[in-house]
Amino acid sequence: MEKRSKIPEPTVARLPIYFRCLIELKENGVAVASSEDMAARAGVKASQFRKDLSYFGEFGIQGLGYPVSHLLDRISSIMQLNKEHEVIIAGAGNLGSALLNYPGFQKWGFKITRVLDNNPQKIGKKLGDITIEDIQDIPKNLNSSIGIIAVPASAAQQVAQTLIQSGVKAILNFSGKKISPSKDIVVRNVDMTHELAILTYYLSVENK
Amino acid sequence: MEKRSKIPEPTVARLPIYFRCLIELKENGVAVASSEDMAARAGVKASQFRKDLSYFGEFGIQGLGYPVSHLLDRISSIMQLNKEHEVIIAGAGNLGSALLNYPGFQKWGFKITRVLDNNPQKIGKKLGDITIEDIQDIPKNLNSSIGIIAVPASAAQQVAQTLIQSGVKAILNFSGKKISPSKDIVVRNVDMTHELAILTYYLSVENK
DNA sequence: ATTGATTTGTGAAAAATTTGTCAATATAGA
DNA sequence: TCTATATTGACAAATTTTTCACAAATCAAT
Ligand SMILES: NC(=O)c1ccc[n+]([C@@H]2O[C@H](COP(=O)([O-])OP(=O)(O)OC[C@H]3O[C@@H](n4cnc5c(N)ncnc54)[C@H](O)[C@@H]3O)[C@@H](O)[C@H]2O)c1
Ligand SMILES: NC(=O)c1ccc[n+]([C@@H]2O[C@H](COP(=O)([O-])OP(=O)(O)OC[C@H]3O[C@@H](n4cnc5c(N)ncnc54)[C@H](O)[C@@H]3O)[C@@H](O)[C@H]2O)c1
Repeated sequence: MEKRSKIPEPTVARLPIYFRCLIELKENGVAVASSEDMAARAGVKASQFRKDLSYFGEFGIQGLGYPVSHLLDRISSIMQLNKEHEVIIAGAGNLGSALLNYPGFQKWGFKITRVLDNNPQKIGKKLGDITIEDIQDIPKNLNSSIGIIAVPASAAQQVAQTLIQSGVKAILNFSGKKISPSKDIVVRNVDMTHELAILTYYLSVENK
Repeated sequence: MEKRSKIPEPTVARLPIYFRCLIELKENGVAVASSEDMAARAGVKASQFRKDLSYFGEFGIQGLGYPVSHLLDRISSIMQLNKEHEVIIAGAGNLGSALLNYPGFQKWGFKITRVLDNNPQKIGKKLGDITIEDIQDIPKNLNSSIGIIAVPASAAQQVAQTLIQSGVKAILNFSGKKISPSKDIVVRNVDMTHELAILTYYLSVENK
């Protein structure tokens, strides 16, 4: 089955969960895991785990289960986590700084190479190893394919355009402002305020 | 239609998007918006917007559209955004500090009342108005219903238990570690590393 | 080599969600 | 008051996603 595309987006969103489980199993020295084991760890049904994998090929051994190390390699490769990816952060504020300092990204192969801002007080300052650069001075056609938007909502659209001009093909947008869709650019939005609101909704439902 | 519960979770997840759009419309002085207008702003189909609302009641005027202010009130009330909610942050690290300083939560009625940590070097220090407290000293039965987990993955489960013991009923978990489900506790996970991985997956699909 | 115990991969069924359609209805203007 | 226009609310259809259930495959033991 070599049909990349038209893979259900919920399936894609579960791959990183499986990836994380496999890393844990590998660290624990587990060589083989059944779909039942994996599903329990991942918090899904075993049939769903198997169906998800089936979109990409056959990775298990019937009667036995899945060789952890091999499956990890395959999922790595499917998600491109076997390569390093350069990431640009736009916005050296509270969130941008937290993201920059986060070592977890490195472990998954995400390397933050630039941090951009438009505040003259920040430009030129160092955050860890990285010097904050003026977003206006950013060259076209960098080879970072991923950009993170950590600027205020009011600047999000414009900053998205700047990132795209510099060669970014995928955007993780924390601003809460919708980025108008551009051809061939993948955007994901993370809105923490929404998450809190969803919680309060369910709180009110729980209490009948 | 008074059936709270069994409302599709994608519907619930879109309510905050609609809420945000309505705030914007109200700020722009728009009194009435059609489902077409709303949907375009929210990035969904008009029929979906109408369907989503239909789970909660009838808020529109046929031939005219939706009175912005009234709909905003209703969605506020449905999502409980017409009340203030106290929030406890566990983990006064990079992310916890960013969240604490974020004024956007206040605007939606989320008030961060406590920040907890277990690091003696941090306990007692001030972050803005708030003094970091020892997570071990936290009283039972506080009236914060929401807790945010911003501690390392290895501590997430234990911290979740502590939060629950202190009366928290809903958890926003940033740790990337699954919290084992507890009765009547709502959990949402935000995993930024996963988001980046999903982006790289789609990048590879885009490029055929 | 045969048997028994497992567990995968998948086609089909079921469930959930999205989208299309249109009668009903409200408004504004004649 | 009547008519033309716009737009909702809901039902039905279409699509997507999850779950079921079992034949096929592998292994270990005899
Ligand atoms: N901090 C949080 O916990 C949090 C939570 C939810 C959402 N967010 C969202 O994340 C984004 C960043 O939040 P933050 O708390 O880091 O804000 P912040 O104000 O601390 O930082 C924003 C940074 O962006 C820079 N900036 C502004 N306009 C710019 C432009 N045009 N080009 C380049 N840089 C520009 C500012 O100089 C500042 O350094 C915001 O959109 C916010 O709504 C943050
Ligand atoms: N910083 C980011 O941008 C980012 C991105 C993705 C995920 N995360 C996740 O968010 C969480 C927090 O990240 P961070 O960067 O703020 O980490 P951090 O190390 O900066 O902060 C963690 C804080 O938790 C405290 N802590 C540790 N164990 C504790 C315990 N048992 N009880 C109370 N406090 C405890 C530490 O003292 C520290 O202050 C981590 O799970 C991380 O994986 C962070």
